[in-house]
Amino acid sequence: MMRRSRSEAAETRERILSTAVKMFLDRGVAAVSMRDIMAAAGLTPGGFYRHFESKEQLLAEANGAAFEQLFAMMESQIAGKPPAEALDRIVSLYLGQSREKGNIYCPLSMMGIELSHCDEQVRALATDGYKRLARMVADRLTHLSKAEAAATASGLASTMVGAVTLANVTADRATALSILSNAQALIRARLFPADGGPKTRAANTRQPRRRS
Amino acid sequence: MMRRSRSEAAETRERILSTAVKMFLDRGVAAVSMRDIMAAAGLTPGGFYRHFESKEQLLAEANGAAFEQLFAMMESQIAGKPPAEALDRIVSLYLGQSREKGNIYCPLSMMGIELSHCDEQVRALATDGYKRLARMVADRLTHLSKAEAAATASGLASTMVGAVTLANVTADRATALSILSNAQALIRARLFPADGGPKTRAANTRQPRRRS
DNA sequence: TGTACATCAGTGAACGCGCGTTCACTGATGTAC
DNA sequence: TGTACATCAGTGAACGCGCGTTCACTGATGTAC
Repeated sequence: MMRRSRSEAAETRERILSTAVKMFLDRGVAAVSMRDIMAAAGLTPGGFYRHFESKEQLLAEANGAAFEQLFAMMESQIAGKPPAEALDRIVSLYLGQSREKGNIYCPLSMMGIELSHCDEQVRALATDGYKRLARMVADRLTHLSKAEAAATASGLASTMVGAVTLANVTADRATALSILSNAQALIRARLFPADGGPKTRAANTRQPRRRS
Repeated sequence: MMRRSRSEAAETRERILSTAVKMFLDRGVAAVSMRDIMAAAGLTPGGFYRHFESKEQLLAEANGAAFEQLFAMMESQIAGKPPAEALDRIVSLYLGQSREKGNIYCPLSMMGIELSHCDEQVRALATDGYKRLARMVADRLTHLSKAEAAATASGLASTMVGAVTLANVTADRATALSILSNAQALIRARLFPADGGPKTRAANTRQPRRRS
């Protein structure tokens, strides 16, 4: 109730935003109402408009924040690692995101085609996120030319996004896990044609039940 | 208005269904209302419930119909072709689907993650559709063992679904086209490691502007 | 430092709207004789 | 085949509901002197 100090207000804004990030990624744009978000942030609906212009603007900020978190997490996990190992880690982290874990999600997978129905700002952010993901991979394909690395990384990004999407859509857990495992195997086969990868063994044909 | 003959009523049902298929794939589930569908089918809202139980049931039937159309079209396009050529055609057809063309779409790409928020029936249909797509590919990977073919086909399905999803999300046309082209190159590199494919040349590094 | 007043973060009821669905109704179709 | 009546495909207004957003209000915070 009543007025809060400026720093408290800034915290409130952050709380609304981080709540929205989680909820949009968990449930999608259409299924999350302003009341849901504000209630989850411990506030009443009206207060929202002291901090954001509209649901669309919140969605745009939430997308930006989600990508920042995703890339920050990935960068920190691969810092100082040699390219091959870093590549494998990126792929594992990306494919490891799951609605069941208290994880960091990628909007491209978790909101997917829904993003294509959003406004230009959101779509531009999504396009940028895809490019960053592809560049992150391409920068570590050191054995290829710039153009080849970019093309390959783009293809691998499609595989990762498609696999996480399909795993989420799929009705049963076993199928979901096999989709993720098969995608990982396909990517490893492309990244490390000769051996089984930088340190872990590739499991491209056998049991689907490897990654969570 | 008023009562129609039984065959007319059956036609009406078909018209509602085929209209719904197009609209759900074009705009997504949440963005299409019953009024939209009925108006596009040349009817008023109330009539819908003479033919379907609910929007959810219509969505389930629309998904089933969309998959049937997709696979029928693909089967007819590859009938009698040798495996390698058929594989390339499947991939081209799948990646060639686009909101801009009066085309046949795949629910996995066009509704994507939205399907994960639908009821069990719809998710089961989607899971089935993914399995059929993967099997269609796997059956033509004749140089691999059954298990290897299944695993590879699953990975390639993820790539195709992810590429079409990303191409639709992406804000600018050039990026969308490069995503599809790079996915096609990645898949061809996996399918035909030695040469450039069965008849067309692989364009895996150069211009993004090849497919529509 | 103390006082008077403007500001504004947050409340919660209310607004208008479009949603999925229901329902009384119409009159041609289908059926029984 | 002709007549009487039941059926039901399709109409379009209406229902209840939840949506995104607005707004009058409260009272602590921030500011001016």
